[in-house]
Amino acid sequence: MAAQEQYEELARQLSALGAVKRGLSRALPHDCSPATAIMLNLLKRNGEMRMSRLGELLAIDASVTSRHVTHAAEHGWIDRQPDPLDKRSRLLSLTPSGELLLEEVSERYTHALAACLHDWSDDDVGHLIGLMKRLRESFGDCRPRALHAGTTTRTPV
Amino acid sequence: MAAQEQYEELARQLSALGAVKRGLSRALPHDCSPATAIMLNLLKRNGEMRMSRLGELLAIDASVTSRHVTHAAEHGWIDRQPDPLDKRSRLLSLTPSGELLLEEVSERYTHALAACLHDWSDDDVGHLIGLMKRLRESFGDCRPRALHAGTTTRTPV
DNA sequence: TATTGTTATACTCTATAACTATA
DNA sequence: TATAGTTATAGAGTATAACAATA
Repeated sequence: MAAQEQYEELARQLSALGAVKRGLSRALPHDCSPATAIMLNLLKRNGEMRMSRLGELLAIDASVTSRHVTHAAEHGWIDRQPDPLDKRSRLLSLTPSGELLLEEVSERYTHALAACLHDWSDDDVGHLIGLMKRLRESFGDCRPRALHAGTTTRTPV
Repeated sequence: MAAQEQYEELARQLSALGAVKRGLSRALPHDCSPATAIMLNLLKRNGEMRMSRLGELLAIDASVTSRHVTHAAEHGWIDRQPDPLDKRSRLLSLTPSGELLLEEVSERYTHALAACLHDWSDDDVGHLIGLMKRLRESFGDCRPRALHAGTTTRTPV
């Protein structure tokens, strides 16, 4: 349990972090949004997955996932194959062109962040990432929909 | 200096944190946006200030600050007085009605966060806040506009 | 009946640029 | 000429609700 002032400060920092996110997105290629970059990264690291799983990892609604994926598919970065086990589903995977873009993105991100975070140690960054992850988990457990709707981020019916 | 994978993970967590921010905003009264809540908090803690200063603390453009403040002023939460020292400026302060709202907001925030973060220690939360602050500062120093435009967040001319 | 993914629509937050009134 | 604030417009990101196809 923490003090009340801390809670308010946490809410404030959470909002102000938007500026960092926006700044980082300026390092990306023109037609590649931050959402696209993260999708490609998730597909690279976790391999083939379904729409619903991707939306869950991105913590956004299924409708938004659909739009982002469509955008990436139209650019040829993501491939959508029908799932042989469930004809309603689609299996997403990275295309070679998507891999190329991801490499470009990684390079740019690394360059931008290395410039800003030159005085951060490996441990500092790791610590921050760990705490952010934990915050998301703590918060996710509280979302009412998560309690009975399983793992999806879908709009409740 | 940190490893490349860390940078990408940092970018990902930064984006995914949006869900936490949105979840938190559901705890607020209907006509009070997160931006409004934070503005009131800043005015409470830092006292009377000008538009430009507020925009700087919120890390948003002057145009956006103007809109948020107008919204709050129309609801009677913020008072805008002409600055006697500079007729172009306006001095912002919390009204009694704004203080009341802020109390309500604090209570709700505390309630919501206490429920989610019951297993976080005071130190955990403090640590996270500190790292987020530092991230903002490290990143702020890199924004090209910040290098020559002083402290403002204003759109460069 | 329930679930997967899609689409149409609307909402929030933001930046850019052009403007005014002061300095 | 430069600065403080305002407004109009546009863009990115998101959620909600209604829908089709499948389970």
